[in-house]
Amino acid sequence: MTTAKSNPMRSVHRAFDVLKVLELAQQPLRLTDLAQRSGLHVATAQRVVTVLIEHGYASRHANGYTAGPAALSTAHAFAMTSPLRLVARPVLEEIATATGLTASLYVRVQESRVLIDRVEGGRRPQYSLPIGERLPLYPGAAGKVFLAGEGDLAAEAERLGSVTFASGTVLDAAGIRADLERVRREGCAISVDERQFGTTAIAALITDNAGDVLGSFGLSGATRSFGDVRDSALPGDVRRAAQAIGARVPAAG
Amino acid sequence: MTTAKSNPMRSVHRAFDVLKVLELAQQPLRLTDLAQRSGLHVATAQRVVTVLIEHGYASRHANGYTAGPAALSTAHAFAMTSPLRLVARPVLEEIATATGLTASLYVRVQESRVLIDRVEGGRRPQYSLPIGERLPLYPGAAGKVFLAGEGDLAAEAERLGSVTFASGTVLDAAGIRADLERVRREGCAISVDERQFGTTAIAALITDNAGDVLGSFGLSGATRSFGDVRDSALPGDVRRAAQAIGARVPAAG
DNA sequence: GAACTCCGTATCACTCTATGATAAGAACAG
DNA sequence: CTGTTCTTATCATAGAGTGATACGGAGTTC
Repeated sequence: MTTAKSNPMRSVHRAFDVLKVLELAQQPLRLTDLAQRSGLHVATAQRVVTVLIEHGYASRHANGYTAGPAALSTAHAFAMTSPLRLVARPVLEEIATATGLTASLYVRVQESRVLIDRVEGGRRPQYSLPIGERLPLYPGAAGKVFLAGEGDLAAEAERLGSVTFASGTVLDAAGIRADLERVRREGCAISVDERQFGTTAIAALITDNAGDVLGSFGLSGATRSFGDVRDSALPGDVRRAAQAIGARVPAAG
Repeated sequence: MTTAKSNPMRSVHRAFDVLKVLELAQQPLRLTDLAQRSGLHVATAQRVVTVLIEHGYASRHANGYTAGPAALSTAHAFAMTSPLRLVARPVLEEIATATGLTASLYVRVQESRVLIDRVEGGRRPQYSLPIGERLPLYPGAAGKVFLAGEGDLAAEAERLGSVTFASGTVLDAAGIRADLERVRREGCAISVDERQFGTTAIAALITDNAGDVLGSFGLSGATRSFGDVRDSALPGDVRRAAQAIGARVPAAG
């Protein structure tokens, strides 16, 4: 799938490609499918899943393979040790309580973002907790700040091509580029009904003292509950919160 | 670490060994430590973590490496697709509500068990949700049912050697063996102050129609809230719940 | 019940990748 | 500035990973 035929550590790369396929599949996958989707020979895929299962990262069921329970414990370990997450916790809680909105912490993983932590402002009991959810980088405030943060915006926009928002709006490469440039200028992203209809979000990039990107911080709620977002104090709050988080994380080596 | 010098898929095995080291470490690890603990050459460890980071399963921080965010999304995927977990959910909820105790679902991963799902009977808000926690097989009801379920109990007991409970009780190999034999006879395990002082648990093995082990189901609560556990209806309830779960999981291929 | 199909597993020779010793390069402390 | 510690790069060799092929087994169809 992703990884080309790159030489070094090929088998290891492939193993994680397979794992990613398992992750993205929303149902058990048969070996043949797995091989196909990961672009591997069946025999190779078979050897890989065997190892995955042995270590608990894949499970075998009646109708195919799924991700395995070991991922849960690794995730647990991540949650307990990640400096970013640990440092961000109190900030999320504070701002969620103060605003009544939902505070979220994302990290970039390749061309996607993963929800690392979330604190609900309201007290509606969130049942299917979406922590760990993998979302695209582009539609959505907390994703686009990654794209706007560094690199050539025109190239990024070109690569995305064209995107359709949940609101129905369609953006071509030029539109995306303009959007990203604005985000870069303003130091935060505002998204109204982009990824989810009825949801508005404000997000900013989290960087450490050395300027390296650590993650992104977002504040979201029902669109109807917002007035004019841009003129409110929220963007400033979000930027400050993101800075506060970044400042407390020891700079990376 | 674990994996010997086994031939096939060596590098992949090693990669997961490193991942396991990261998981077990409760703090960021420097490359040198990582290499040491996983029993690899520094250069090899370095190549491996590079790949791990690239795929998001490890993160680099100021003072070392930790597990990475991709584990969260894989765990999320596991939670959404695991037939065992999906099927067990309603049973956990029902029995937790009916008894007011905590219902837990475990899966065996190598020589440990991982908490897959949990429903609290009481309504105390559980803050540090321990899902994903990795626990030993022996002390604890929901772990020992795995050991008692299959294989040579004497050998297992011998391998464990000697174990100290949280209550202070010390069991030698003979004692462990007797314990496991009883568990096998009775079809469920009862643990009083074994792993955690003040906690009593009852657990049973979950097997599919073909008899293959899928996981274990446990019910736990404060020791003082129990009367004579063995004479209560709970062991029967637990056995029945475990059977109910197993019966609803499609038999594995 | 038999023939067929499809999916998973085992086997094997060849090539290319993973490996570890060594050395160069950073970070850091004194 | 010098010595130490940790990380990254280089390179030849051995041996692991690979995929074509073939076998076995389960499920399906007639």
